[in-house]
Amino acid sequence: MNAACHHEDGAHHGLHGQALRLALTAAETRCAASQERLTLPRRRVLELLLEAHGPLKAYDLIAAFGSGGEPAKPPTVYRALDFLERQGFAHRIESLNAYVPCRLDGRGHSAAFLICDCCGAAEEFEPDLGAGIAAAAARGYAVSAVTLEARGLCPVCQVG
Amino acid sequence: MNAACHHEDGAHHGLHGQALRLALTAAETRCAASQERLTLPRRRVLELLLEAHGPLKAYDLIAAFGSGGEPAKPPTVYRALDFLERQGFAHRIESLNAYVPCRLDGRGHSAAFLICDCCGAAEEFEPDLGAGIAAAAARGYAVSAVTLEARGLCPVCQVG
DNA sequence: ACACGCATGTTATATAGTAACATCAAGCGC
DNA sequence: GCGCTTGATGTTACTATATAACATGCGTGT
Repeated sequence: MNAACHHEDGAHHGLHGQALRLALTAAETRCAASQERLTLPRRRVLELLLEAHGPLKAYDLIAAFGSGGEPAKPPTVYRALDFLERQGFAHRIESLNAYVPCRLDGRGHSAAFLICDCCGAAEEFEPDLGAGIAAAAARGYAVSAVTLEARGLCPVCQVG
Repeated sequence: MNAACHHEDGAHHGLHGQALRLALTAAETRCAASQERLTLPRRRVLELLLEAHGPLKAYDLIAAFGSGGEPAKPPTVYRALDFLERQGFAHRIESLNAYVPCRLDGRGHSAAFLICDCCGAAEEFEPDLGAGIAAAAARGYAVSAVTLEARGLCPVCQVG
């Protein structure tokens, strides 16, 4: 987000009402299927991520956590984020120090993002890792996870 | 670097003596060619990165900055790192909050790394961005920079 | 000399993340 | 039910990472 940009933050509109409840229920279901528990703080953090219009910083989550404006303690949120990342419900965007809910439920555990430097939108996409994997294999590396983050301008911000 | 790992840190041996001087001179030359100045703090930070055996944290650089053990002030080092990144002399590895000198002098401004979770080595390679660029283009994004970080085990640590 | 632009020095503060330990709650063998 | 184990949470304190804001210095062109 640079100073010259006048566009809105975030590409996604955030979930509300029925759509939000559906997404949370789906997460509950997936947890139940894998013997994990979507406990209250975990569910609350996921809810905040799903409602948001774009990537959220950890301390945004901490501030917004309490229903009545009381912040959470940092470990509460960081633990919830760890859990959500382990289960594939959320991703950390390294180059922003921020978090987003996974928009590609379940399909693979490597995240890739297109990040708009102007409006802050972060769009997740399914990376084609063929070339990177080949490079790793050529050097004898056993790769367990890949993060790919492309910075640039989204269509809207190129026009404006 | 996990607790079970007994291997040495870093894949590179770090530059010393003549090789180090050559690398610094090359950087001076490239700066002169582009009307930039490799000033003392910038040169010192680059030197520390080149000497190192692996990725260095900003506060490692801050601590090591002074020739006699006196630390630098944080802005001194962060500003130097900004400069070195702008000029392509160094890269930040987002998933480590750490910095390395560029090992692929000048060839493009997109960094890609193979990072060993066991020994901490970070090997730079030339990414094949074809697929990512295509994905971006399909969504109308204008991409200016890409970071690709693959975590896993290097050949040595797979054996050990 | 003088002003301009850029780099640096300095102080203070903001932001991000974790260690360590106490407490709580669910499942399980008996 | 009882007590044990395991995993999650609550709480305090702290470490690590990074930047804002403003003063000072330094080279360059006129």
